[in-house]
Amino acid sequence: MNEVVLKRATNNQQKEARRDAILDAARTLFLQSGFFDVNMATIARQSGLAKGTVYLYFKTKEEIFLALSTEELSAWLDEVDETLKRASSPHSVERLVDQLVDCIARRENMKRLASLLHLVLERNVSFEEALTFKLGLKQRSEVTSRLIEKALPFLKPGQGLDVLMQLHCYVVGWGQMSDPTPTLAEVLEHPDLKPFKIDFKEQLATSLTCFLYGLEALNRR
Amino acid sequence: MNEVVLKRATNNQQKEARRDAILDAARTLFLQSGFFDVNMATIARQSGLAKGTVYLYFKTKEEIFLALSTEELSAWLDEVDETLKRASSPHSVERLVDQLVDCIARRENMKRLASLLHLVLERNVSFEEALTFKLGLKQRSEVTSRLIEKALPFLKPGQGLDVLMQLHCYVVGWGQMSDPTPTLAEVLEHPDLKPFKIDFKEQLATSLTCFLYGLEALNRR
Amino acid sequence: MNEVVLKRATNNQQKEARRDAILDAARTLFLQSGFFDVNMATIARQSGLAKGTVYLYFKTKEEIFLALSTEELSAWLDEVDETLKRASSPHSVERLVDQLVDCIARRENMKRLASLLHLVLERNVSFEEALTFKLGLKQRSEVTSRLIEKALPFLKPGQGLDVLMQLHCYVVGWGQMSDPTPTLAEVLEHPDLKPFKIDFKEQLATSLTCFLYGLEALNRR
Amino acid sequence: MNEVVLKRATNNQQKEARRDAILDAARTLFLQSGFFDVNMATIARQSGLAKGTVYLYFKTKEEIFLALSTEELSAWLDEVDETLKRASSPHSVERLVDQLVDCIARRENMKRLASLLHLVLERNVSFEEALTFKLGLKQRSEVTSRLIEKALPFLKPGQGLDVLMQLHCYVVGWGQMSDPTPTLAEVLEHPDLKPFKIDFKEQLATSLTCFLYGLEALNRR
DNA sequence: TATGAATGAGAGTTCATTCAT
DNA sequence: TATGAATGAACTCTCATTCAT
Repeated sequence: MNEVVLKRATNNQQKEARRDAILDAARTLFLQSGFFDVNMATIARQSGLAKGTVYLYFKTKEEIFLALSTEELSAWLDEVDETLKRASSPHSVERLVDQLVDCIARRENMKRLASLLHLVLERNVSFEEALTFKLGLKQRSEVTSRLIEKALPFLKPGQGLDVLMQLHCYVVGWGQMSDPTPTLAEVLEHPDLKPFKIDFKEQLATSLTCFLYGLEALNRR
Repeated sequence: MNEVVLKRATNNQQKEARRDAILDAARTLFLQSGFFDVNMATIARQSGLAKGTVYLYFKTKEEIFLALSTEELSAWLDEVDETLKRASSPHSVERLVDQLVDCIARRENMKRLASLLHLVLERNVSFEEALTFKLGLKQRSEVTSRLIEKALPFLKPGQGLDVLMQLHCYVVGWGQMSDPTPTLAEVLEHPDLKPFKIDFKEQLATSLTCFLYGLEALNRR
Repeated sequence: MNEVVLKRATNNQQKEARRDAILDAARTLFLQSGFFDVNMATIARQSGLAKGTVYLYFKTKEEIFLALSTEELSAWLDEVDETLKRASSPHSVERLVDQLVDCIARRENMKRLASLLHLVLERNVSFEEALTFKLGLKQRSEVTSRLIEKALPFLKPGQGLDVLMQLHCYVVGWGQMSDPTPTLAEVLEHPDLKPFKIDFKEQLATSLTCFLYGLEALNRR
Repeated sequence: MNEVVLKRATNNQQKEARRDAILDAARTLFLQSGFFDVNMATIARQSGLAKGTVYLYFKTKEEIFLALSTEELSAWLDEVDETLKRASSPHSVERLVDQLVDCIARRENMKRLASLLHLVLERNVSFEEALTFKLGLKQRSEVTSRLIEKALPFLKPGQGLDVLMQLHCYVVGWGQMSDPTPTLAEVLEHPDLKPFKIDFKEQLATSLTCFLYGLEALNRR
């Protein structure tokens, strides 16, 4: 348990610490058991707070996981930006793919959180919350989109965001297929089911490479 | 309510009809409200049966949705096979993409069912059920895989299944992104969020085309 | 499964066979799992009949177990009568106790059925059924009562039935205490709980012996 | 309904009061309708609480009835201890029997709760719960056992507990036979069934007296 | 007489959320 | 601000019994 030492959060810094404790608890528990088997009581216990206190920081369970997704996406985009800036442009397709895939693969949670997003957003989330989330996401991805466009000169204006969304699509799709529960993992041990045992990183790399090559070809016409 | 006319299902054909009535009810309700807001009581009412009767045909709620997915996937693959056989090989990439995308887009449920699959399989499904499902799916996709390989001569042996799985990845990924709840749809009306309004068919076509072009290029090396 | 070969019970003999098949199934299943975990579907399957057919022979689940108890009690009393008649009267207390205890201990079901009786009779049994059962039991025990009175000359008229009822009391009481479920049996392995591990036969013998000695003493006053 | 006045139990004393309210409700309802016809919803209503609240105090229905049994047994043993201590030792058999029987007969619930115990312990009770219960019972009975041994000097060491268990056997056995449901009571009005109409107190006294006289005789040998 | 499909009330339990303290 | 006791609707699943065939 990440027991929070503070007795009362009187200033913003302490409040932020409480908020983070809750999100950390949620992240840990989500990775262990998934969205539906995590309940508010456990999140509260794990974060060292009382159940009621959690509701002072987040209005609903969904709001917690929306915040978690925001945080995770943001941290990931930060790392992508960092990486793209560090390298000299233009990149080869291979190198860009390597870098993007690396950034994601290092974040084990991304694939599960990415799938969660859709689930959460259609449950118990208000118009305002959803709007804020989407607008934030939009704004946050603009920088990265432009960096991608700079990295791959064959991209037309606006296609940086397309690549990013394509990436998201892959993370969700391959993420689900490559992330079986223990029971399912056992099922996939069956010799006939070998082709269904998917290596996330490898698939992601292949898909993205093919897509970018294809896009390049299309753009050239 | 789809009240079933039969008073009592005495032979296998009538039992099949009952089973279908349940699946139809589940499909309808799922499209209206999603997996978690559909419950057994409603499925029973919708199919004109008593709650207990539903349990005579399916042991759990998850079994219903697994059967639904099997049915949907199978019908879809049937149609793909049909289409591919009708056309003369080899296809151009564009024509194959058109055909595949058409087959899917005509099936509104596919994209939601495809996402559901992962969710269902990790909940309350026994090893045996999961194994049966996966083995059936594997076997069912082999014919189609081979037809795809025949349609696109640049594919290496085994890559037909890769294309199918890539397709599944797209259906899940773009499906989730293009399928907002009413609230979310309203959010996406915001002018800044235009790029997040995704047209499933279009994205699917683009992604698949790029991927296949890229794969062709890679195979040629 | 004791599948009954007959296709249709047209005469009384065949009907009796069906009835016995049901009771046999109920007995077996009851010993395996107790009254509440045995259900009509299983009884039907085990007796090789359809569920509806079982209801042609017994109106309720409780009626089955009432009939089972009657049968068991009757068979037990038969054996007691037999034994008492075979031996030359009068008996010593020790010898009578030995014989009575032996007759019961040989019938593993008796102790569980004896406890069941009370449970069954207060659930879903009609006035008529209960009356018939009790009258039958009364009549059936009269012979045995008299044989006991003959065996122990110190008994006053009517005390034969008292002894029989005392015996029933012991069978129920010690039966429950000496018949733990697997979990409870494990609990009783704890060294401090040794005195709670009860040997049915031994306790029955001790209790009955003491009781009869006491009764003899009281009668002598 | 025993509506509890407290709005919210904030300290341990108030929580104890809630717990007691639940146990009181369970006791009342159990005496009215027996274990199987009492359900959690009714217990909740009767104790003036919501269904969920009951589960804050007891994890399962069985836990409630186990606690009830513990409480009842404990109160009974308290009273026995009290009585035995008040009287000057040694007792005559008659006086001891009188006292023991009085203590029980004053507690109408004992006989039904005693029978219930076996039923509850074999259903939905964990190893730990069962162990705790049995160990507590063991410890609790030691004092009383010793007091009984002091009261009847002819008892050998350890036989105090034997007497207590014999008593339990009688309470269960005669309890079941003397405690008919309304229907059964009506059945027993039949003139031929007079011997089956059992007076609990009388039978208990007779049985215990005989047993103790017999035990005394055996010990003297 | 025999069947087994159909019934539906009812069970115990969970958990996001509220609100008195 | 923080607590955690209280809520109660909602859930899946069972099973004795009925009755159309």
